[in-house]
Amino acid sequence: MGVFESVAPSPLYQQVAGRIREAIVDGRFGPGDALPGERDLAETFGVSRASVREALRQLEAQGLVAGGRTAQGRTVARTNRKALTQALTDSMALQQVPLTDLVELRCAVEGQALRLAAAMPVLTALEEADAALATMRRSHDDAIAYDLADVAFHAALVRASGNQAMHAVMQACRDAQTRYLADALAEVDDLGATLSRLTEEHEAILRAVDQGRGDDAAALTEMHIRGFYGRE
Amino acid sequence: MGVFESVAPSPLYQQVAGRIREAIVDGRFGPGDALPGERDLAETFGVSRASVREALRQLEAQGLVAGGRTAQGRTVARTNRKALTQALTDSMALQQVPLTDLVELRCAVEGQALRLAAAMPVLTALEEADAALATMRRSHDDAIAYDLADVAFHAALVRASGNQAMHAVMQACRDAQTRYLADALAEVDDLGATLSRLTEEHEAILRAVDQGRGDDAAALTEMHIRGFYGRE
DNA sequence: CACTAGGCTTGGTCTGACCAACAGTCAATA
DNA sequence: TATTGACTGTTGGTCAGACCAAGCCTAGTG
Repeated sequence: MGVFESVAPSPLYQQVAGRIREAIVDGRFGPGDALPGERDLAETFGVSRASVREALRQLEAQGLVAGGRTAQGRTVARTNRKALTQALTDSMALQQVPLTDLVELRCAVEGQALRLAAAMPVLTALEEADAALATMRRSHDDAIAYDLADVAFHAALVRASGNQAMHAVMQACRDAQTRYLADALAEVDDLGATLSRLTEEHEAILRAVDQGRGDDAAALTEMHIRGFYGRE
Repeated sequence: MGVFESVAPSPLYQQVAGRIREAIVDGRFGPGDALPGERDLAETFGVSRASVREALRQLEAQGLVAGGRTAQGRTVARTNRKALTQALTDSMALQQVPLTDLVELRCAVEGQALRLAAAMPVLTALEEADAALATMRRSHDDAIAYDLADVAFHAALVRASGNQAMHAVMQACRDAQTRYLADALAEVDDLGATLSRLTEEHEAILRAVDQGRGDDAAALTEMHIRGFYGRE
């Protein structure tokens, strides 16, 4: 490390992206707010539209700016969950992270989340989980519908912990795992029986959380997740 | 959900980004490889250079393409850790996730990672942790140096678990937390004494992992992390 | 009042150009 | 001979200006 700092100025599009990022993170633009048009931004920043567009592409990829064009102008994103999932998935691909690592991670996060959830006094979120469970019971012949309900179930329970960071990471893991769902299901002989068993496991988990048995819930969840993805 | 797929073509820059992304994820370009020049890409995809550049900005933001220009051409990134950290940090900002949530998440991940690490047969990574510990002992008067060693210590232990996904998430949490380091340190009266206490905690954690006491290691780590960031 | 045709704005795309930085080549010089 | 320095070609960064399709807004029309 030398005595001097680098004097290299970052590219304009980087600077522009940084400025817009600041504005969003600082709350000067709230989620869902409309952003000025590209031509406006170009003028206010004193750069060309091309530079502004590159900056916007960057922010879009980071999930700060909504992707789809909504008739008039762009809007600030409400969530960057997709970016988070993407980053996790890419990380796996780039560094050749095996699926089991992801499963471990999810077990750790979800298990702890359920411990927290079980310790919460009021649990309105459990109604959601219950509704998802009902959907599962109705979908023992439809893997796709079942999967959706499964996502909803786990999401509801983790959300019940009140920890949004865990929720985000868990969702990202779940999303990344969905790619392997088909493989996992291909090994199954009797779909109905398997889904029926999974539903029972879900019921047990929900019961444990509901009754405040956090450690039980965590253990059951780990078995549940590992049992499905982890066999090898 | 309709019967038909949308026929709306996604923007060209999206398609280009998708194609390049595929190539990278499929391994046709390995980490560190040089990418064709923008003009080449524009020609091969049959689009203008502007579109290619927007695609590259996207991939750059996602951490798939290295940022800095290396004289001759762009290169495929070796890791997208920064993108993952960025996504986590942004997620916190966008959804106003409190620091405590992040601390909880990190405790869950790191705790479980240490349980795994303690169960591993051979632990060469522990030498790294030991080295970091030595640095800490030498840096009881330099918060910045101490912080670096702290990062290295925790990273080494988590890496010892062999789980790269956990490592990535834990690092991202740690990076995101660094922003709050200054605040946490401002509340400290006697820096030397505090750092000295932290070092002892680190030693205890390392000992626990080394001796295969995973649960102890996890518990100590939770106390350690919560003790520093979690007071409120 | 309901409706439609323009006009305007927005994002998406392209062309063609210029610049600075750098690698590689090669001749002039010490 | 070894070093230097000019030249050249390539790369990414930036710009201006243009066109298009899609969607708002409004004024004019029935």
